[in-house]
Amino acid sequence: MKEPYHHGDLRRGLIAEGLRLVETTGADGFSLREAARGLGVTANAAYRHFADKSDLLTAIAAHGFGILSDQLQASLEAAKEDQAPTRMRVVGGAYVAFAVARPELFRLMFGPFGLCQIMRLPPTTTGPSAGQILNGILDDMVGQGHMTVTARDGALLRVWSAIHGFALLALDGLEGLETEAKRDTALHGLMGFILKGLGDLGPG
Amino acid sequence: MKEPYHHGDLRRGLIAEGLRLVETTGADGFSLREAARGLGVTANAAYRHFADKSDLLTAIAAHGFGILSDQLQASLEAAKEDQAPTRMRVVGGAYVAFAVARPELFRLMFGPFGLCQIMRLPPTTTGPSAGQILNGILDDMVGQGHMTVTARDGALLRVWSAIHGFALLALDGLEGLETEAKRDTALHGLMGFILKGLGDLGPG
DNA sequence: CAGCATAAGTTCACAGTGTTAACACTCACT
DNA sequence: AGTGAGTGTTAACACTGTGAACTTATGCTG
Repeated sequence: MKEPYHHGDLRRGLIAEGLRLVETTGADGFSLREAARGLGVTANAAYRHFADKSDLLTAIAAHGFGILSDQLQASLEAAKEDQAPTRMRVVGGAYVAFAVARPELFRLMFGPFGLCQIMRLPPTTTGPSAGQILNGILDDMVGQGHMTVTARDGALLRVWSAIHGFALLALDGLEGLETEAKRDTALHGLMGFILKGLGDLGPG
Repeated sequence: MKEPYHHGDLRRGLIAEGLRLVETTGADGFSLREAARGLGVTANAAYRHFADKSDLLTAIAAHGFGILSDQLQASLEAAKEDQAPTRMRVVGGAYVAFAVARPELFRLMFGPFGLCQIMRLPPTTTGPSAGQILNGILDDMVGQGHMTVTARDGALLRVWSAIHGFALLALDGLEGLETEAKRDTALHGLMGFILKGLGDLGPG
């Protein structure tokens, strides 16, 4: 009864174990060898599936984007019937919640081995990305008359910038964002600010 | 004619050399030993001035914040006579320009060894921070009637979030931000969006 | 079914890193 | 002149990423 020589799906395994390590150890201090050890496999076995340590990190980050998309989509399920501005608020909240709940992963996703590397890879055909989700809501806002067509142009970038920046500043524990309560009210204000900038005050 | 035993100001030297290395090698791949070598000094000498490698990185990041502040302040010199919204646009542009010009440093400053670590240090008494500069402009906006007092509350966080997020997405080379030209028009749009969200359309 | 190319994992090796502990030099002050 | 603190050095250790050569399992082809 010995371990089989082949792991089965080492690539997936390394990504999973790597994700676990990144979330506990942080992306710095992450060790390829340790990830391999966690699967009972030699470190060099990883090189059959990833070019580098950095390549593995990029794969983990890409996996993270999948999780984020799922999370955003899931948050929208509960607000399916609501107007677009409300859904915008919901998805914004989910985005920040993800960042705060999994700070190390989020940092990796937008660090030097994250998005900027993923974008120079052949695009994978997974579910809708975070950008597509936001874009959908923005389209609905135009359709429902909450935003003009001219304001729609480049709106994704603006909305994403604001939410993304907020999430990162929250991760850094900026004053006014230390506690969850403070974050919530600040986020509420931010979403109002965003909706106002887009051309609508939104509900409330 | 031999080298003096004491370096003179090794702490400052290590920060300077470290900054140089971070900007060429990136914060990952930065090596304490290499920084020490660059100054003709043993690696362990660094431990008289920094607790860790991470401590050195934090010091470099803190130095980066000094540079950023200077840069922002300098950009405002040319717009001293302008109205507050215009100055807001100027400083936003300078912020993004800094991020794009020195991406590795910027990443370090907001990475796991950056701001979040600096904030749990005794505050240094250097010039006005980026936040204070933005706050000053926001105050002027209220004073000049470009913004209501109620909108002023928490405005710093909102403005900074938007600009900061934009800068980071630009670093990641998001589509629509690849070239400098695209970035400029997108940034112009973003600043308009921000000013609108704050309650004023600004000039142009 | 036999045989073989190829994918997937192993061992060995190496240079380089962060960090500790013990030692050496130099400067400022009495 | 002497002493103590501050600063730098050497030696050593455990660990890392990665290359080269080797071994084992898998799946395709005749």
